[in-house]
Amino acid sequence: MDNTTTTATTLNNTTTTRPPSNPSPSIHFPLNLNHMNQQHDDHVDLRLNSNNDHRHQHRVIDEMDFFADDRTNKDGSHKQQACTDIDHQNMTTPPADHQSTHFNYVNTGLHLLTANTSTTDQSMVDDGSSPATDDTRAKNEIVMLRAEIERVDRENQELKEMLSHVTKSYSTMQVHLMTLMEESQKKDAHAQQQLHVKHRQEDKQQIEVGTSRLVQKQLVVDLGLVPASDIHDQQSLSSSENNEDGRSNSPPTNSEVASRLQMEEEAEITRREISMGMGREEEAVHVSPNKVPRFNPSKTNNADQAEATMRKARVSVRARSEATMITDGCQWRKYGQKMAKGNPCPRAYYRCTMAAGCTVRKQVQRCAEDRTILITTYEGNHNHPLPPAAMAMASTTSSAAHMLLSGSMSSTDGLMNPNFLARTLLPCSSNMATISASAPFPTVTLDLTQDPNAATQPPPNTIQSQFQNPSQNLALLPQLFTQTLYNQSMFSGLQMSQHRDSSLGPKQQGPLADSVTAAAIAADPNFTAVIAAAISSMIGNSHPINNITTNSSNSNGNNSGANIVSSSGIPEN
DNA sequence: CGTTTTTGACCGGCGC
DNA sequence: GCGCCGGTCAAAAACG
Repeated sequence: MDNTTTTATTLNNTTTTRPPSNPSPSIHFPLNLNHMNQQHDDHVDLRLNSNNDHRHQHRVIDEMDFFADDRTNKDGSHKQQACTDIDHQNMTTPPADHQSTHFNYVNTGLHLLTANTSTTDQSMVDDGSSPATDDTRAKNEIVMLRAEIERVDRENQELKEMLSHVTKSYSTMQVHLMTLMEESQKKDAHAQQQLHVKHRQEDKQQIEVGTSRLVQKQLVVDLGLVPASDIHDQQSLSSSENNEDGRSNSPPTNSEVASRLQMEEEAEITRREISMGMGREEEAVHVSPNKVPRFNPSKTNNADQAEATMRKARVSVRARSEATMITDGCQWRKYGQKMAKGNPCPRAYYRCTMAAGCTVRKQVQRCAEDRTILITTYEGNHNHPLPPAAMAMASTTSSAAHMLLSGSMSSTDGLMNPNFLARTLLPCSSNMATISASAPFPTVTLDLTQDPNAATQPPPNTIQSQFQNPSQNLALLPQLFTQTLYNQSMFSGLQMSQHRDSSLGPKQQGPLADSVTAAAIAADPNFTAVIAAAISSMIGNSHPINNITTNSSNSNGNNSGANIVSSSGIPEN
C-alpha cells in the first residue's frame, strides 16, 4: 500500500493539475506487476526526458500499471496517460492518431504544460537558436514524440494482451477447477452409492453368518453416521472382502484398483466431512455394547487421529458486539448455558437447527476482561444446504478442520511462526487470523476486535496481533476480500488435494503441505464471511451479514433474523 | 399448541 | 478413586 501511495503521490506532484479522476485504480494493479520499486525520480525524469529510452520505458510501464487496473477505462487511460506529455508539448496539435481518444485530455494537458515546457523552453533559450530553427527542432521533437507515443501504444497493447492472456488463463483454470470439483463430487456420490450397495450385500452375508456385531457397525456406516476411521476400517475390510465377492473372480487391473481406491477414499473423505461434528447421535448409535471407545488407542492410526482432530477442530471469532451473537446466516437453538471457570460471563451453547441431522454447534461467550468482545466458537460441518451467508461461515469450520487435519497441528510451521498467517492472509497488513495449539481443541481464531490495547489476550500458545485501529480494520476489508477471492480457486484445489492426501495421515504430509494448507485456509474466501459477519456485528447489529455479501438469503427469511436468539441468550452479566 | 429457552442433572475426560 | 470442569440432556417454563 505504501508503494501504491507513493506512486499516486509522484504522479500528482508531476502533473499537478491532472484531474483527480483516477488515483483509485492505482491501488490494485501495481500489486500484480512488479514495477513498484521504481524510484520517484524515475517518474519525474521520465516525464521530462523523453529521449531516455530506458527510463522512459519504466515510466511507461509504471503508468500503464497505474491505470491498467481500471477495467472500465483501461484502454483509454493508457493512451491518455501516454499522451499527456505530448499534448503538453504540442498544445494545439495533438497527434492525429490519438486525437479522437484524447479530446478529454486536451485541456488538462494545457494546465500540465508548465513544468515540462519550462524545461524545454529553457534549453531552447540556452541554445540561442533562431525561431526557424526552433520550429524545425519542435517539429523534429513532435516526430520523435509521436514515434515514442506509437511505441508506447505498442507496449500498451502488448501489456494489455499479456493481461488479457493472464486473465483468460485464470478464467480457464477456474473453469477447469470447477469441472474437476464437479467430477469429484460426482465420484463421491457414486462411490457412496457403491459403498452403500456393497455394505448392504455384506450385511446380508454377515447376517447369514451371524456376525451381529459387524452388522451393527455396517448399519451405522449405511446410515452415514460412522466416523471416518471406522469407514476406513470398514473399507479395508470391504477391500479385503472384495477378493471374495463376485467381482473378485476377475482380478481388477491396476487402474481399476487405483480408481476404486480413489473413489473409496473420496467417499471416505466425504463421510468424514459429514461425520465431523456428528456428535452424540453418532456416538449413541455406534457405541458397541461393550462400550469400546471409538478411538481405541490400541488401534489408533493416523487416520483416527486425524478424525479426532477434525471432530474437535474449531473456528473462533472474536469481535466487538453488543448483540447476543454475531449474525452468520444460520438458525441456532440454544441447548445449554454454563458458567465457565475464570469467566463471570456464562457460556451459551447453540446447535444448528436448519436441518434435523445437523449437529454443528457453536459456543458464545463474552470475554472476561473485555465484555464488549464476543467470542463465538464454531465446531463441525453442516450437512444441509445453506443460504449464501451461512454457507460461508459454515465452510470456514470445515476449512479449519481441513487445515488442522492436514498436519498443521503437528508442524511448527503454521503454528509457531508469528507472521505466517499474517503474511498469508494480509501480506501488507496486520494479523487477524491465529491458530491456537492449546489443548484440548485445535482452534483457528479470527480476532476482529478493534482495540489493540484491549485487556483480552489470546490464550497461551497462540499467535496473534490485532488491527491497529478500526479504520484500518475496515479499510483493509476490500483488500482482504480481493485477496481471498483471488485465492478462492487455489484454496479449492488445495482442499481437493487435501482430501486425497488426508488418507496418508498428517505425518506423511510434508511441511510444505502444512504451510500451503494453512495458507490456503487463511486465504480462504470463507474467512471473508467470518470477517464479514464479525464486521457486520461491529458496524451495527442492525446490519446483518447480508449487507456485506448478498441479500439473496432473504428469501429464506434468515438474514438479520436468521439467528433466533432469545434476548437473554447471552446475559450481559 | 408448537417451538424455544431455561436450568438442574448427568456424563465423560482429565488431573491430582 | 475422587473431584473438577466442560459439554450435553431433558423436563419444565416461557413465548408467540
